Amino acid sequence: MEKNKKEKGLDVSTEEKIKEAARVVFHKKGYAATRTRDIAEEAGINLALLNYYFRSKEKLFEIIMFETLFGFFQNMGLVLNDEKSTLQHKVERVASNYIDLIIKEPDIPIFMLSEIRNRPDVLLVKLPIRQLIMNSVFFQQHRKAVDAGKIKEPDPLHFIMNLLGLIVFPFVAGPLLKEMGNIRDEGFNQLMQDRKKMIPVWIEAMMKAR
Amino acid sequence: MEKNKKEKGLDVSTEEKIKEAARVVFHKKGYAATRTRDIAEEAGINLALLNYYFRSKEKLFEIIMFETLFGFFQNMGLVLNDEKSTLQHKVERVASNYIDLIIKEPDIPIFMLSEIRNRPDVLLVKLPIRQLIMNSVFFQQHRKAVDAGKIKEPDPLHFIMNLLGLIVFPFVAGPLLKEMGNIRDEGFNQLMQDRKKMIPVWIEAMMKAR
DNA sequence: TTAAAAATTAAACAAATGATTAAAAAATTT
DNA sequence: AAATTTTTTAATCATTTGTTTAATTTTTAA
Repeated sequence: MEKNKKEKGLDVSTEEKIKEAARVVFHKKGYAATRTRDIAEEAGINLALLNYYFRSKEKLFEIIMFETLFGFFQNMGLVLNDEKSTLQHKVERVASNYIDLIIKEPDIPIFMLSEIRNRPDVLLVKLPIRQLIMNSVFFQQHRKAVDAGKIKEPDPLHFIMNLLGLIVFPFVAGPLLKEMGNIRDEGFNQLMQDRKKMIPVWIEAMMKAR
Repeated sequence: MEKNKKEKGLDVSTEEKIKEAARVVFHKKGYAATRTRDIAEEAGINLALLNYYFRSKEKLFEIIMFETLFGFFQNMGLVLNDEKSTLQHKVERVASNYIDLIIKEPDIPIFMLSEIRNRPDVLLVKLPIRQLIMNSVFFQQHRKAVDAGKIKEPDPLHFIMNLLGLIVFPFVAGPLLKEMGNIRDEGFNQLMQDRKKMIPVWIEAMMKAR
């Protein structure tokens, strides 16, 4: 049984090949524009195997969607709940980690955000997204900094919007910005690397301003 | 001929009804997830009339897409090329105008950005998006401020990314942020209203930092 | 080695979907 | 008022697309 060789060796199980192909195609084109035949072709397998292993396009999508969301927020949860790092350090790590991640997989943000818009329920139910922020060490540190007068804007949601906006938006608007700046992937990625250092500086300056 | 009554009166031409319905449905669901039958139903017209007036779903989409992009950047062009306003004032106006616009039509950003990702060519060819920024009064003012040492980050693309990121990203991530903050449309829109005043302050603080 | 189970394939099905047709209705022109 | 043009409708078509079926091949277990 091929299926049992999943973890070891160079050859991947059919199930894993399908999932990997589904990830690629769903991320690139979104649910609605993805054909099951696209996935089968990308995976190099017979179309019927998709339904054999995953029942339906919908079911397969839910798996990919969940894994993508979970993977994305897992790292953030770890960083935001580190007791030992300062607020500034958390900003640095979030910026650095996510810029690296999204350069590797640039389709993820717009995929996540579009699909969440289409089915907000899927997200709301399955992931403890609220407590990720509101129960975090980050949240406590932010409150302390506000109380100490080090951060002028008291709402942590503005902090999150600003941080994620500075990190994620350039990727979401990538094609537009590349056209505006007349640059290609290489130049764009260099700009993103620059932002790893700049975003923490910018965030600190913003939070002190009023 | 109904068609000639387009401009005047309360009753709208069939053509206009279809366009308006197409705008609503395309903006909400995107090209791939939109059925021509959805548009016909939204417009309250017979399905065949869509093809009678617009030949195809694709052609209708191109019209909506072009008008949406043009409408979005037209205003920005006006603001960025105002000889009489300062850089700070431009930031205020862009923030204010776009926050108002996107509160009215919250689907526009993610619609534009997703569809641009799927067909970058459509955008690149039809709209003079590069000169909108790079030939603008804003661009000259930015350069001057950099030369005068008032802005530390020399690349205007970072400035645009930051400004648009702070304005647009919260809307793109709307459902996610509402869930995080446990707020509804009302509370969310109030946060966005707050940002009209904060974004110019933040941007100024950021640009001075290094 | 043989029987059973699992995996794979080609073919086909049914529903959805974009588009067209031909006839009817409404509006405009003569 | 009659003829012509434009608009609208119901029905239908041709493809696409998600899924299933039944047969075949491969793998596993006895």
